[in-house]
Amino acid sequence: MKASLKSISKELNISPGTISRVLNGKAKEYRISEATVKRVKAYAQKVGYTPNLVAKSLQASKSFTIGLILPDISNPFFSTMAKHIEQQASAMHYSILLMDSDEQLEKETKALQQLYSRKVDGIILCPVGFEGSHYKEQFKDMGIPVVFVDRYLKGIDVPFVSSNNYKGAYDAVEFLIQKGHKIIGLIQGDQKLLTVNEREKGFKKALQDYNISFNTKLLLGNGFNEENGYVSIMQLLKEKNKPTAILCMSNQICLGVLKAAKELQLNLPQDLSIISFDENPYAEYITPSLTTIKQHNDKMGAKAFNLIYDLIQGQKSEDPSFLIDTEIIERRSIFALL
Amino acid sequence: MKASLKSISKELNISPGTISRVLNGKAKEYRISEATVKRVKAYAQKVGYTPNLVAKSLQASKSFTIGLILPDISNPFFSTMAKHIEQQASAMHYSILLMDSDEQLEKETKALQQLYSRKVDGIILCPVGFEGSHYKEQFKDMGIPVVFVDRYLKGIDVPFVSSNNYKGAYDAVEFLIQKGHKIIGLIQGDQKLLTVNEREKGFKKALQDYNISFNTKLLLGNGFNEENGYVSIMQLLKEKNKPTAILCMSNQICLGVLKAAKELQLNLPQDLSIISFDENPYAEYITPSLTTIKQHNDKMGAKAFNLIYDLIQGQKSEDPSFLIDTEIIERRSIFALL
DNA sequence: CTGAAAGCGCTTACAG
DNA sequence: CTGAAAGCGCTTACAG
Repeated sequence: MKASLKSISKELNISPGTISRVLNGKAKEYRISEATVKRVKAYAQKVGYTPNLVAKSLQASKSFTIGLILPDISNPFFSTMAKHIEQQASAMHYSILLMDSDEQLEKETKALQQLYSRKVDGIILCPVGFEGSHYKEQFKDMGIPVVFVDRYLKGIDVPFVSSNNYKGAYDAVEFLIQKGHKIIGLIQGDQKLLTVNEREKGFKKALQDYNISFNTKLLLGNGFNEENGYVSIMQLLKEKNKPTAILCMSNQICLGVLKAAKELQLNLPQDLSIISFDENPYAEYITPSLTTIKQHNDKMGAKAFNLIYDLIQGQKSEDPSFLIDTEIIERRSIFALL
Repeated sequence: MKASLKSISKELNISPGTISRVLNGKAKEYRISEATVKRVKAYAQKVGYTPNLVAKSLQASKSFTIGLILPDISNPFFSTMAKHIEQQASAMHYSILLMDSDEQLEKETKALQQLYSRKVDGIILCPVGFEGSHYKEQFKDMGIPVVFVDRYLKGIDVPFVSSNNYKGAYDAVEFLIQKGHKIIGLIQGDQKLLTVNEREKGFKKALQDYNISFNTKLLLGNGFNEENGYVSIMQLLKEKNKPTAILCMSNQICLGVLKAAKELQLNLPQDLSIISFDENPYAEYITPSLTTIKQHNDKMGAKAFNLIYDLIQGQKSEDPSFLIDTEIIERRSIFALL
C-alpha cells in the first residue's frame, strides 16, 4: 500500500537514507550514482510515493503550517483575507490551520494552544482581546512568530498589517464635508479597539481641519454589529441637532442603519446621507446605492502572509508593520447639500 | 524551555513512559502510585507542558486533523459552511486544514495531495470536477475517508451533504406560479453540476405539475457567476415571449441580473420578478427587496463534519447522504400578476 | 557512492 | 507500580 522509505528500501535493497537523499534532490550533493537515482525515482514514481509530512515535521521541527485565527470566518471581510492568505501560503508550500475564535477570548486562547501543540511555524492572528499584556503573557516562551492582521494592540511588540484607519475615516469625513455636510454622526465599533480609536481620531481631525466644531453627542456606538448600528442611529436621530450625514464603521453597523431608515421610512439620501466602511457586492443595488470605504483585505491578507513568512525565515524587517490605504467607492448615498 | 516527556523525565527521575501514562489519564489503569501522579502533574503544570501533537500523530497514525477544500472561501456561501465545520470540529478536538481550490481542478488536485501527505484523518470536499471517475482514481489507495459537501457526483460512492436542490427549485417555481407567473426563465449554474441538474428537474417538474408548457429558450446560462447572470438575462429579455419572472441559481447570478436591470432601467418587480438561490444580509435593502431561496449551509457544514467524523470512527451509516431543505424568504421582488 | 545509526517526541506491549 | 525498548517515518552527521 502506502509506500514509505522503508518499504521502498526493502524492495530495492537500497538504504532508506539513500532513497531519502535521491527523492529530496540531493543526489548530486551526495554523488549518488546515476543508476541508483534512476532506479529509486522510477520505483517511487511507480508506487506513487508521497512523503509523510508529519514524520518530516517531527524530525525537522518545522511543519510548513501556519495557524490562522479569525474572529468570524463567515464574515466576508475576514473570509476574503483568509482566501488571500491561503493563496500566498499554498504558493509557498505552506498549509493553513484555520480557527474561528467567534469573537470570544476563551476560544481564541484554546486555538492558540492548539496551534502551539501542533507546532505551526507561525501564527496570523486577528486578536479578539484588548490588552497587549494578555498576549504578551501568552506568546511568552511559545517560541512561535506571530503577526496581527486587521486589529492590533498597544503594549506588545508584534508586527501587524491593518488598514490605514485614521486616513480612511479622515477621507470619508472630508468627502462628506465637501458635499456640504457639517453635522456628521459617527457610529463606532468596539471602542476598546485601536482601529476604532484611529478612525475616531481621523474623524475628529477632519472636522477640526475644516473648522467644524465637534459635538460629542454625534459620536456613539460600541460594537461592529447590526444591533449597535440600529440603536445608535435611532439615538442620533433624536438629537435636536441631528446629523445630516453618518459614517458607519462597518458593513454590519450600516445594515443596522439601513434597517432603522427603512422602519422610519426615511427618504435617503435627502433625509440622511450614509458612508460606511467595507465594500460589498450589493452596495450598487441598495437604494440609494451605497458609498463605501473599501478596505483592501486582499492586500492585507497577502501582506500578512509575507510578514509571517519573513519572520519564519528569520528576517526581521526594521519597521515590520503596515498600514494599507482604504479607498472611497462613490455611489449615491450622499446627498449634496451645496 | 518547551518541556518534553524527556526533559520532565530527567528532572523528576521518572521514565517518560510513566509520565506519558499519568498525563494521559491512565494512572489508574496502570496503577501508578498517588505520589508519582502528584509529582508528575504538579511539575507538568508548573513548566506548562503541552504535548507535541506532531509526535503524537506520527506514532498514532492519526492527526486529529481534517482537510477542508472549498472552491472559494471568500464567498459567504462557503465561508459560512466553513465556520460551522470548524465549530463542530474544534468541539471534537479536531483541527481544520483549509485549502481554497479557486474553482480550479489543478489546485484541487494539489490540495488533495497535500492533505494526503499531511495524513489528515478525513477530508471534506466541495468538488470542482465533474467526473466521478476522476475522483475515484484520486481517492483510490489514499485510505482517507472523504465526504462531499454542497456538490456531489455520479459514478462514485462518496457520502455527501447538499441542499435539496430539486425541491428548492420546485418550490420556487411553484411560488412564482401561485403569484400568477407563467413565463418563467431559469438562469443556470454550471450545467455539468449535478446540483444544477437537480434544480433544472425541479423547475421543469413544477411547470409540468401546473400544466405550463416548457419553453427551452427560457432556460439558459452556464455558470455560478455574475457575468453569466448578466449575459443570460440580456438574452432572455430579447425573446419575443420574454419571461415575467426569473429564477437565479445563485447570488452571483442574481447580481448579474440586477446589473442588467439597472442598465436597462427596468422597473422592478413590475417589469421582471426575481427569485434567487442564496440568502444574503443585504437582500432586505435592495430595491425591490429580494425574495430568496435560503440554503441552510450552517446545517450543511455541521452535518458534513458529523459525517466525516462518523466515518473516521469507522461507523458507516447505511444511507450516508443528506439533502437539507431550502427555505423561501419572501420579500418584494415578485410581482403578483393575479 | 552508500549504509548504519541516532534522533525528532511520543506511546505501549513487554517485563519485572 | 514502573522502566527499558521498540517503533511511528523521516533526515543527516558520521563512516567507510
